[in-house]
Amino acid sequence: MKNFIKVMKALSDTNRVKIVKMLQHKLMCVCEIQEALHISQSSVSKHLKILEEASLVAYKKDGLWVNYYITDGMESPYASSLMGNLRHWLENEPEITDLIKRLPHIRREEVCRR
Amino acid sequence: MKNFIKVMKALSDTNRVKIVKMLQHKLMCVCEIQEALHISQSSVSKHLKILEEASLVAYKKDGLWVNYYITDGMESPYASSLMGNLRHWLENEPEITDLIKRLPHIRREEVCRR
DNA sequence: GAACTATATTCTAATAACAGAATATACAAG
DNA sequence: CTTGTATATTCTGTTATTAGAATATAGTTC
Repeated sequence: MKNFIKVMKALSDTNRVKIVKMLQHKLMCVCEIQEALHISQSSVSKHLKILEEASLVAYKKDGLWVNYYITDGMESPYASSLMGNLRHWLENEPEITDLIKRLPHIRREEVCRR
Repeated sequence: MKNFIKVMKALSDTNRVKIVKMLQHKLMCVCEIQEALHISQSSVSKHLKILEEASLVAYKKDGLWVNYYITDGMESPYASSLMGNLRHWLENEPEITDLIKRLPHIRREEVCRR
């Protein structure tokens, strides 16, 4: 039950859902996500932690960069099922499509360093 | 997106998930749910409203009684999918099984009127 | 080691969610 | 139309969630 609630809560926030949808398209570092969503770095970091604790995303460190990517959710049947559905869910939401369209133009080399 | 968040939020609360799981077994009135969960009548009523607005449950009035039941979630693809999964999800959680076990002994004629 | 930078964490304030008590509403029965 | 009862709504206090600013941490480079 606890894990189920954790997964549901993780996906109960617009920004976190957007992060998941973006990560479906590419692996991203924190500042790229920050640029895409126009929210503060600390907020991004905290959202990612919540997603990670629900085993929806994971990360790999690469020097200073921390690259986040979606998991298959194998850790949790709830995560697994929802991540599966989220591959097609919300695909036609303007909120999401606009975001995805802008993704290719967000490059960490240009975006970070501030 | 809005509807998706609404469904996720509706299922992000332990008591609401319990209500859904109970309603899978039988149609219930507010005071039966109240008795099963040991929470106040107003809380039950508010939880039911949130579930209803996510199109996870519906009700039929029968005189003074208001009988709630689960929907197939046809109103929303998210609701539909999650309600499908929730037919087997959490089935073995003690928190749920204990609740379901007590269900047959909760009868509105004995429980209400206070 | 000093300076720099990407990310995490802490701090603080604002808003949302939840609970129960009190009250309002809707229907039933006399 | 008055009384009673099941449920809905409002009111109030408490806790959880979210956000950004400030600070701490970890790793890189010189």
